[in-house]
Amino acid sequence: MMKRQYPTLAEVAKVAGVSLMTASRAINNRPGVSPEKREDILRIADEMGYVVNRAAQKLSGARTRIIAVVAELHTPFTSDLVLGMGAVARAADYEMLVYSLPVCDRRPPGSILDLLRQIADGVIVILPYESDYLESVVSAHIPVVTIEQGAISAFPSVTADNYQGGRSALQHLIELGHRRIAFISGNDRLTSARDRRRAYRDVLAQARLPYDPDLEVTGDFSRKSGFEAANKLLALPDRPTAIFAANDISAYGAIAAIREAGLSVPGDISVVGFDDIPIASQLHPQLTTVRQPLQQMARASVNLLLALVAGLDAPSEQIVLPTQLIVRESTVALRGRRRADAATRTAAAPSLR
Amino acid sequence: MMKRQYPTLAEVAKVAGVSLMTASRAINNRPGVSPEKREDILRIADEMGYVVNRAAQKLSGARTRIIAVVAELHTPFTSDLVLGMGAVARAADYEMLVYSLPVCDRRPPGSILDLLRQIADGVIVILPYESDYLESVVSAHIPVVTIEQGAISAFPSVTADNYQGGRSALQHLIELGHRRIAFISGNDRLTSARDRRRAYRDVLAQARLPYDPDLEVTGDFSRKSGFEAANKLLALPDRPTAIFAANDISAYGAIAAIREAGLSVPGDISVVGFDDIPIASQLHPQLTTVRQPLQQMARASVNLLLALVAGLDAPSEQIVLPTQLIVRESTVALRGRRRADAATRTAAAPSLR
DNA sequence: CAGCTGAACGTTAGCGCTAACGTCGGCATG
DNA sequence: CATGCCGACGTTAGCGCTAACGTTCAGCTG
Repeated sequence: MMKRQYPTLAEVAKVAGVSLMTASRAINNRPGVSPEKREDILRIADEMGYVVNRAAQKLSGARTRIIAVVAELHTPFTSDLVLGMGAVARAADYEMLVYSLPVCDRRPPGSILDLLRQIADGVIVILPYESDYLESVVSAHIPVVTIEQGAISAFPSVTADNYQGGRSALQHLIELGHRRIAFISGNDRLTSARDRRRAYRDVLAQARLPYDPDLEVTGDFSRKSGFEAANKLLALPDRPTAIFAANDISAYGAIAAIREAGLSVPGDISVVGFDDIPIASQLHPQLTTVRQPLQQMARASVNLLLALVAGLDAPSEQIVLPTQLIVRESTVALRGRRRADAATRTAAAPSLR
Repeated sequence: MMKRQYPTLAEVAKVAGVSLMTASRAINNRPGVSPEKREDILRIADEMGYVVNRAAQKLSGARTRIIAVVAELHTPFTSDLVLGMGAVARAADYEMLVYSLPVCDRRPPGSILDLLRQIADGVIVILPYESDYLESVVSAHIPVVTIEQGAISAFPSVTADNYQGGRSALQHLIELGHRRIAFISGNDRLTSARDRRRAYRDVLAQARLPYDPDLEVTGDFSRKSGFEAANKLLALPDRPTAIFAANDISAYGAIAAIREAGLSVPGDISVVGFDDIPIASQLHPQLTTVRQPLQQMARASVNLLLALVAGLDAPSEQIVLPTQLIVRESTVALRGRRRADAATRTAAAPSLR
C-alpha cells in the first residue's frame, strides 16, 4: 500500500530533479523550459501517473480546461445537444461537466452557477425558460453562453431560427394545398415556442388565410398534450386538413390521436413537427419536420464559450443558426373531400418553389 | 464595481468579528460555536452572499457534498436514471455533476475519474460495458458505485434483475400459448444483455421447448437492429408467433418490420420488450415489457454511495432490484393456425406458477 | 572586458479552506 | 484552593497549484 495514490507536482519535480515551477511549466506546455528537460519531466510525470489537481489549479486562479453545461436533460433534444457539445469540447482538449437541472423545478439557481464557477472555466446554459436564472447568471463571474434564450439575454447566445423554421413548415403545408391548418403550440414560457407560434400566425396572414382561434390549441411540448390537442381539433365541426405541431413529440401525440379516431396520417391529415429528433426518421410515419441544427449549435456554443474563456471579448454575440425543413411521409398534398377536385387540385397546387 | 464579487470566509469572519475557524464551524454546522454566535455568523454570511469555495474545500481534504455520475447519456434509460439520481442527491443536500461519456468511444478513462475525484466525494458509474474503465476505477481513491455492472465488479453495485426479468417475459409468452418464440438479443458486451439471453434459453429449456438457433437473432439494442432482426425472423419458413426483444427500442424496431410485412402486432406476432421506457405506454401498440426499477435503482445507488462517502464500509455490496413484467397490448394468447388446437392449448399451457 | 540581455531556471507568497492543535476561561471535584 | 476538565474559541500549517518575482549564466556588444 502506497503512502499516497497520486503523486503531486512537487514529487514529480523532485524525481525529475527540477523545481516545482519548472515542472509546472513543462506540464502546462509553457515557455521557459529547455526541450530536453521538458521531455524528461513529461516522461517522468507520465511514469509516476501524475494528474493535475484541478481544484488546486482553479484555486490558484488558473484555467482548468473544464467547461460546464447546465441543462434539463429529459428531452432527446437537450441530451443530443449535450452529447454534441461534449464532443466539441473534447476535440478542443476540454472536459465537460453537466449539471442536470431538476425538471420543472425552481430552486435557488445561483448556487449552481456558483458551484460551477469554482470548477469550470465557462458555462453553457441550455435554459429555454425565461426564468430567474438569468439574473444570477449575470452576477456570475464567469463566461456564460446561453442556448435558446431569446432576445432578452444580455450575454452571448446561440439559437436556432425558430421563426424561420416555423414559417417553412407552414409554407410547406400551404404549398401542398392545405387551407385549414391547425397549430399545436408549445410551452409559451419558451421563446422558441413563441417564435413558432408567431410564424404560424404570420404565414397564415401573409397567405391571406383566415385565422381561426379554434385551430390554435395550447400544448406544452409533451406527447400527451399533442394527443389531447389533436382530439380537440378532431372534434371541430370543420376539422383541419393539416396540423403543425410545435415539436416532434407532440406531433406524434397528435398522430396517435388521429389514428385512434380512425383517420390516417397523412391520408386524412398531414402533420408537421419541429426538431427532427432521431426517431422522427424511424417511426411510422416518418415525420415531416423542421430540423434544428443541433451539431452546429453545439459547435457554435462551445466555440463561442472557449473564445470568451480565452479572453476574446465577443461583445454579447448572438448567433442564430438556420433550420431546415425535412419533408418525409407525414405530409401530402391535400386530397379534397370532393373527389372531383382531385385532378384540378394537383395541378392547382401552389408552386413547390 | 466591487473589488471582489464573492466574499471569502475570512471576510465574513472579520465582519462577524470572529475568527476564520469559528466562521467555518458555524457554516458547516459543526460543534464548538455558541448558538447566538452561530446564528450571527450565518446571517452575516447570507447578507454578504457568501458561498463556499468547493475547490478550496476539496483541496483541504474535506467533503464537498458533490457526487458525480459517469454515463452514456444517449438513451432514455440512462438519462432517466440520471434524472432520478439527481433528485435523490438533492434531497440529501448533495449536488450532482454528470460526466457524459462519449458514445462508443474508448478514451483513456482514468482521466475522467481523476478529474471527478478532485471535485466530488463519490462517483456512480453507469457503464454497462465491461470495459477497461473498471481497472482505472479500482485505483481511484474515491468511493464508487456501479450500475449494471455484472458479477465481476469488485465494488458495490446496483443492478436490475435482468435474468429474472427475462424469465418473466418468456414465461408470459409461454403462458399465452406461444411455442415458437424468437429472441432479438442486445449488445452482448453488456452483462444485462447476456442475462436476458440466458433467461431466454433457460426458460425455453425448462419448458421443454426446442431451441432453434434461427430464432435467436443478434441485435445491439438499436431500433434498426430490431427492425432487421425481425425481417430475418419473418423470412423463416416457419416464423415465430412471438418475439422477445432485449429492449424496448429494438422491440419497436421489430414491430415496425412486422407491420411493413403486412402483419399485425399482436394479431400475428406478440412482442415483448425490456426496460419500460416512457413511450412504451404511449406508442401504439402499448408495449408489454419488463420494467426496470429506475427510481429504485437511482435511490439505491445514491444512498449506497452516500453511505460509502460517510465512511460506512459497505463491503462491496451488490444490490439486485426486482424487475416487473408489465402486460400491455403487444402480447395476446396464441391464435393457433389450426383452430382445432385452440381449446386444448389453453388447457395444456404450462403451470402459471 | 564591463555591461547588458534574455532564456532557463528557482523561490516566495498566496488562492480559500479545514484539521489539528493551541488557549482560555468557567465550573465541578477532592 | 489546587486540580482537572470541557466547551468555546483562536492560531498555525498545510492541501496542490500558479503568478510574480528572483537568480544564474551563456552569449553578445562596443
